[in-house]
Amino acid sequence: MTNPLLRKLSNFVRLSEDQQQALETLTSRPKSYAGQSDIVCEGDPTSGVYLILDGWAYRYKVGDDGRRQIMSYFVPGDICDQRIFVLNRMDHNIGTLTQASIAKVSKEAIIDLTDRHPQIARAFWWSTLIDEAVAREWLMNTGRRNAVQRVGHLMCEMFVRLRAIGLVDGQSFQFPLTQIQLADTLGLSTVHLNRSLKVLRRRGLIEWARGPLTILELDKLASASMFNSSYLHLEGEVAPVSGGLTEPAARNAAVT
Amino acid sequence: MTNPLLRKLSNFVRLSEDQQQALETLTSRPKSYAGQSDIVCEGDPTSGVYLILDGWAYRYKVGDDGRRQIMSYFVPGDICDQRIFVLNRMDHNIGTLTQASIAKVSKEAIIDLTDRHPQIARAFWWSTLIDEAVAREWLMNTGRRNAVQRVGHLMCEMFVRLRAIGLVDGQSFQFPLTQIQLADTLGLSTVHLNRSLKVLRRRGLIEWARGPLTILELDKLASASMFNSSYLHLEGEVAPVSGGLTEPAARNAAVT
DNA sequence: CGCCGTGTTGACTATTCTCAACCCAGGTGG
DNA sequence: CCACCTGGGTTGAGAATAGTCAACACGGCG
Repeated sequence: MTNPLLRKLSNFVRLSEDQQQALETLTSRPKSYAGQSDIVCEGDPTSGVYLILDGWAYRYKVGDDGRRQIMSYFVPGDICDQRIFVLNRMDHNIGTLTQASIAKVSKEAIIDLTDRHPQIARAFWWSTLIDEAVAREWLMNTGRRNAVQRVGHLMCEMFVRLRAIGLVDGQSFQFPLTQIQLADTLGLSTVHLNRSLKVLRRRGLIEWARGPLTILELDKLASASMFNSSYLHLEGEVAPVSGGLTEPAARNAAVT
Repeated sequence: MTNPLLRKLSNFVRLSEDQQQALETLTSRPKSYAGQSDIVCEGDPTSGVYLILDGWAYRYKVGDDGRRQIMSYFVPGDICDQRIFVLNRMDHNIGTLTQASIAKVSKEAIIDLTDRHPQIARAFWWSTLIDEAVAREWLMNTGRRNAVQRVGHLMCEMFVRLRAIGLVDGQSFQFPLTQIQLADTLGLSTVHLNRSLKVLRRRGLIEWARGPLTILELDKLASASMFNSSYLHLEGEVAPVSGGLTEPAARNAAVT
């Protein structure tokens, strides 16, 4: 299974050949985007759902005072904007961080597909719920953790998410963010973010200088940042639709 | 239409008699809960979705260090825990703030209903998307606004949400929170929250002393807090499933 | 070569937190 | 009926955290 979308949705439901086929055709015509470019902007009419097949993208919003808040990162397999169904116009921006391959699917195609396949509808729904869980964890992050913990927490999250889709090489992965973007994600000033990075480096927890991020001590970084991967629901913790409840796998265990 | 759930979902889709009937039966056996009590706790096996028919409830999480983050408030019409489909066990707590009337619906009933009625499935999906939008706005709140703005923003949000379900009387509504709970919502200490309330009172923007909250100057409070109600999608801004796009109503206008 | 965006550092300021004291209202037990 | 207790709410003082402003380093690129 090389298709990132299939891979992701298969975490939640077992898809029939038929359904897999239907999803394959959705992603059959990806478009390539340059890095650091906007895909859709606030105020644009909503026109489709974006499926990330390769590269990183992100969602952000600019406040009345010009301050920016980055609200999520998208990596291969992520569904980029399901909110099309609610909004007439975008209330936020979506841009790429790296060169990216993205398939666009029309509203009508989604509605048609989900009407015919309740399983797929439920898989999309699940995917939305996980996005929501991530958003809530980020809320916990900015609300209840200090600067160093926030940075560490985000790094652990991306490590686990990327590992689940095979993009972690040993202890390292591509982390294509500027410090400015990181600061806008975590609700920090760039200066303070820079100092927090310095702390993590000095403690020997990470190595990072614009490019690959190496997490030298994942366990230590995770516990120092109060990171627990369970909210990502990536480790076979999915509730079966029918049948007995299975014991969740190691809910409070270390991330490795 | 007196059923709060029907009222809410009707914001998103036009429901047939048949579908309305199906939803009515879901909420036919509400249970009454005392105020300030926990409905479900972290670690409990997930067993059903909760539909709030009357009263306030809230979702919160307690971090490893004992600090609490309140992640959402539920008012009549809200669907309390859709995450049942993802988790085997709760990763957060849900409790009541006031005496509340809540209907519990089993996982199987939801699956059956959504399999038979794609319209209802989509309405539930919409509802989770709005919850997500609210979570993201709260992220913006804790990440990019100062203490006074955070307080004002939450008050504006609850004003608009409660007005949409007819629970605002003039400029006042019940706001059954302690300062401790407010602080845990906004990522502030109780002391600093208290001082921020004092600022809002002194500026003549609100009146509140444990009970009804009166927003004396909604426009001023909203603009000072950078509040824009569009993320709540309550004002006829819903995108039609088919047909031409309608102009969104006054996206950046004042909240009144 | 010079410009520009990013990263780094220092010095100072502002915001927010912590600790501690005290007030007040409601409830309980004598 | 009153003394006491308890859980909010309020205030002050000092400490910790984070932000702002400003300078400079460095590399890519026209």
